Amino acid sequence: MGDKKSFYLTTPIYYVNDAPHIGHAYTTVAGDVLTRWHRQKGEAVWFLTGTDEHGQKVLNTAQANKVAPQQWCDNLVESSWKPVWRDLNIANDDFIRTTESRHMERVQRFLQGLKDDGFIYAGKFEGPYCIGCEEFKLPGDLDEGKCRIHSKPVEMLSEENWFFKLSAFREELLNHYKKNPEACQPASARNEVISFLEGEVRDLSISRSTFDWGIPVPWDTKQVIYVWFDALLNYATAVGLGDDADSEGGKKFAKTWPADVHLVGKDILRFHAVIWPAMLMAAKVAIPKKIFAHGWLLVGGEKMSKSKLTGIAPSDITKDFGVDAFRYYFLRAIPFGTDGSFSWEDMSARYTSELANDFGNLASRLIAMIEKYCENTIPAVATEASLAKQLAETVKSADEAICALDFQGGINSIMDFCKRINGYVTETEPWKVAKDPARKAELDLILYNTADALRALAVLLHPVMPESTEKLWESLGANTSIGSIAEQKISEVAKWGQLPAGSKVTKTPVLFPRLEENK
RNA sequence: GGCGGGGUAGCUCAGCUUGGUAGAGCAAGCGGCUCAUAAUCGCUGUGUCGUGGGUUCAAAUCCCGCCUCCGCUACCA
Repeated sequence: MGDKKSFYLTTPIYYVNDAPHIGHAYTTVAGDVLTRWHRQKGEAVWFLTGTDEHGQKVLNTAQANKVAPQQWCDNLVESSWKPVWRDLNIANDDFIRTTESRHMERVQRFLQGLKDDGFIYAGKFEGPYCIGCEEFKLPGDLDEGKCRIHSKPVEMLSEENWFFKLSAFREELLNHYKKNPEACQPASARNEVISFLEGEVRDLSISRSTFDWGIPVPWDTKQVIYVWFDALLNYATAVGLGDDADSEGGKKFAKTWPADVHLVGKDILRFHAVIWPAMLMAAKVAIPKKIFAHGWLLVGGEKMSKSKLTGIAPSDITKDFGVDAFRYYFLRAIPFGTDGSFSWEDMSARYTSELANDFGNLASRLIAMIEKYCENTIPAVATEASLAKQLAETVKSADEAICALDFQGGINSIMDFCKRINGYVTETEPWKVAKDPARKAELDLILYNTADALRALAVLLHPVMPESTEKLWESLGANTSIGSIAEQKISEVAKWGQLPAGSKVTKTPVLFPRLEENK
């Protein structure tokens, strides 16, 4: 630990316009699994999530609900967002809100710095403005020059704004992404960023004067900082951006920055892959090592959305399947980086086949046999070389895959090992061996190998399914014999024979109960 | 419109760079087993590879056209 840099991972900070749905949870769970994995590799880790609370939309929503914007945010954060992450077993180290003073002060200082260095200038923002909506519209929001909401022609209005010299960094960004393929993944995302940068890049208006829910521009307090400029900075303000090197914030910053991975949905890729690093380049701060854009969850072939009634709350799923199955399903079923379709049928099928039948049932049969044939006690340590070899290969490929954010590949290889153990038990037929007292040693050997394989499976699956693997861990008596599951190291897990003989095994309720018929 | 990606077994997808009898998992059927959550293990079938042409001894794979779905084409987050 000590002064070594932490593996620093962030999720986007979510816009507090509404309650979280499974799309938000997908990103956060992925971040949680990756950071738990790195922790079990023995690395120092810092995992940040949070909420984005400024901007016109939040203001409008708050006003529509007749509450002050700050109160709106407070309510939503405390009653919706934080509880969801707690319920999903998200082990974030920090939670930042953009309305916190630690954030706002650092943002103002950062912006002032850019201004002092000549990267900010006064300019005119011009765009189609709808009087009815009281806001600027995007070209895509218009139907033949009319606002879609009010069906009235929009006016071209201009507003005096502060601009950031984004264009000055086009070349440098382009070179960066061309030279460093791992800086933006998957490849499809990187290609989009590169093709964007190969076109014309214009400067960015970074302040707004038509509403006041935001961080004031330090030298022009009639304007607030554009919400994206404000929001992106959270990743750095949360760990002490700009603080004196020997202050607490400065030390934290030195230990975390630059971020190792920013997880984002592909819809916000450009903000993270273009604007954000340009801001940092201007301030002469190191840029993040990797932007990873994952895909969308599709429901019935369409992007999930609340307006189309396809928005699903995490609790809709966890109440039937449990938190672990939720965490497992999305990472196992969908290649991270491509869109994936969610369906209750697929969710149920995988739950039953992979979790209940393959994994949960393997634990059941082992525990039952130890109980029946070995008086609840783990027998003498033994080693089946072929299993040990396969475990070593499993750990290697799972580690490579997960560190490369290929969750599907990683989980797959772990579950393949699980299947192999089911096969081992069936082939060695311990229930037959048990009938012959002369074959007691053989029986012990089979059951020991199976138990130690389950020990490894519990550790490997712990980052994905912390709750059920913990149950299995306790059931194997490993808690008292070799310590807590979270402390087990990935690098050690393949060492065969760690479960000590004599550990007391206890029967627990099934890990993944069968689903009710009518689901 | 321009650029990019996809359309392969009932379902989810791999294969296409480097042409040569079409693959995996799940679901389904059959058999084994009974330690286990009617579970597990083994075996089996499954396809005009979107469509029309072309190149070739040979094309899911290469070339051209077409149909269809999706993404990007900047300042709502």
